[in-house]
Amino acid sequence: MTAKEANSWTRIRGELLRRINERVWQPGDLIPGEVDLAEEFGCARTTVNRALRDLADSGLVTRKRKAGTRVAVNPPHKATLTIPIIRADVEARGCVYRHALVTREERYLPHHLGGAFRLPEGAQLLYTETMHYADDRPFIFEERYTNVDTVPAFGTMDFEDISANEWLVQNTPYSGGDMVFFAANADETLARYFDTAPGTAVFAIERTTWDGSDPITHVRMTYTPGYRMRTQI
Amino acid sequence: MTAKEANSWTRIRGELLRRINERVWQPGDLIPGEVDLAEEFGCARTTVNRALRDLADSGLVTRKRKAGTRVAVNPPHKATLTIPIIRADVEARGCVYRHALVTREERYLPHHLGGAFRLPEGAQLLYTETMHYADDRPFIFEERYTNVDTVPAFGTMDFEDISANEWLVQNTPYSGGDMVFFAANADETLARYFDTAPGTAVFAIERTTWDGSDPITHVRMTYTPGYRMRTQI
DNA sequence: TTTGAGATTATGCATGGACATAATAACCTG
DNA sequence: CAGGTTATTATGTCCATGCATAATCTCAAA
Repeated sequence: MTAKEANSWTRIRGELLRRINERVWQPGDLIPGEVDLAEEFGCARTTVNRALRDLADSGLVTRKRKAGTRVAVNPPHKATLTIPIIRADVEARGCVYRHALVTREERYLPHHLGGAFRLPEGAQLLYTETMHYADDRPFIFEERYTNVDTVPAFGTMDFEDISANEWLVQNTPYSGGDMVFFAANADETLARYFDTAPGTAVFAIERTTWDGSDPITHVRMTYTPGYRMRTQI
Repeated sequence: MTAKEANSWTRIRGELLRRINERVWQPGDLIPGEVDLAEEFGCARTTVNRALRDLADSGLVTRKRKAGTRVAVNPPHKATLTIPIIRADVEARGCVYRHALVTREERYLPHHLGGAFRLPEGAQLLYTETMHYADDRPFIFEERYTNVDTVPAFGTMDFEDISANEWLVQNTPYSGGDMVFFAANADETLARYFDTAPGTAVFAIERTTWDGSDPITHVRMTYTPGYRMRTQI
């Protein structure tokens, strides 16, 4: 036993990582089997498996039964970014969070959502606009289409105390969805909301979520000018 | 044995997920210990552990020794987005990829990078500007500061055949870094590069990478107006 | 009342063994 | 020789068990 660390799957992973980084095993190479590695490191196959599985999760190696494990050809840059709950995001900056419902009405399925939302022609959706404030300064403008059929309770909420965003996050399980990040020029309305000049660049995220094949909600969140979304890799 | 699936940790995870989604266990609740669950499901503790660890990885539960496992209060929306190799991104759109080195010079550490790059005062960096094209239309404008001390071979490359981006991705192991996503208004120069009006909103990503405590590179990638970055959740 | 040592306990990790599964290789047979 | 069948093999999963470690609780001493 070394003083530093006994056996552990992270040690194995570290050694495997080193060999990949230092090109001992080149991209595309087949690396030794689990039993061989287990013997080399003097540990159980389970432990090697744990290490290899972790590397596979992070995309550095690809594994196939019988075929073996090989070093990935392009180690993909993966960044896991955590979309913050707005309230938490605001409060983490030491600001007071507040929100206000701007609009709430029934709307027909907008044409540009036709691809994302598979709904019968002319289906009605609940459309809400919410402004989220940080210390009374506008922080995020939220435009949301919600399929009331899949989330019936949503239609009866008034969103005075809790925002649509927060309610949906906490009450609606979803099976999947997609997100789009982009930049846009603030139009007249948005510029007035954010008290800035029209044309100012704003960062926006659109998210569509599903439960199985049922669409739940489509939301566009437009951030205050100058907002920077950070993540670690 | 059911016809569908025998015992497996995914079955356990599914059942746990159901209980969380259906509020059998409320957010913040302490859920039964591994031994109890193992007994209930008639499997080994290891298997329950696997399922719980997976849920913890995806952020739905938080685990602490002795304290036990509890349902996360805000199931954080995590999106893993894969930063594409630019060439692959362009070619996936069915376009021809090309790039051109615009600028290459020694520069002092810019003031705004002082926080990210811990370098001795007045340290020199290699500054490169590269334009990436898709079918001869400007696609991404890349501004990069590289610490030649940590990546010596980088200084001798000419980047005619392979871009700085591609070379670094394939040749430089990094231990970590951070990314920032934001929107900006195109300035005069950028507008001319992208053949658009000054002030047009552009989507940009800044990335800083490290190897241990040594800074490697800081890069800002400004995308063509209208670019939308997608990811699945 | 406070503080610190020790018991308790839930998760984390490791082991060796076993069987399952998928993909490939080797081998038949028509 | 083509096509299908079987053997082989590397990974995937599971089990029972044990020890390690961290957080908490208990309780007695200062």
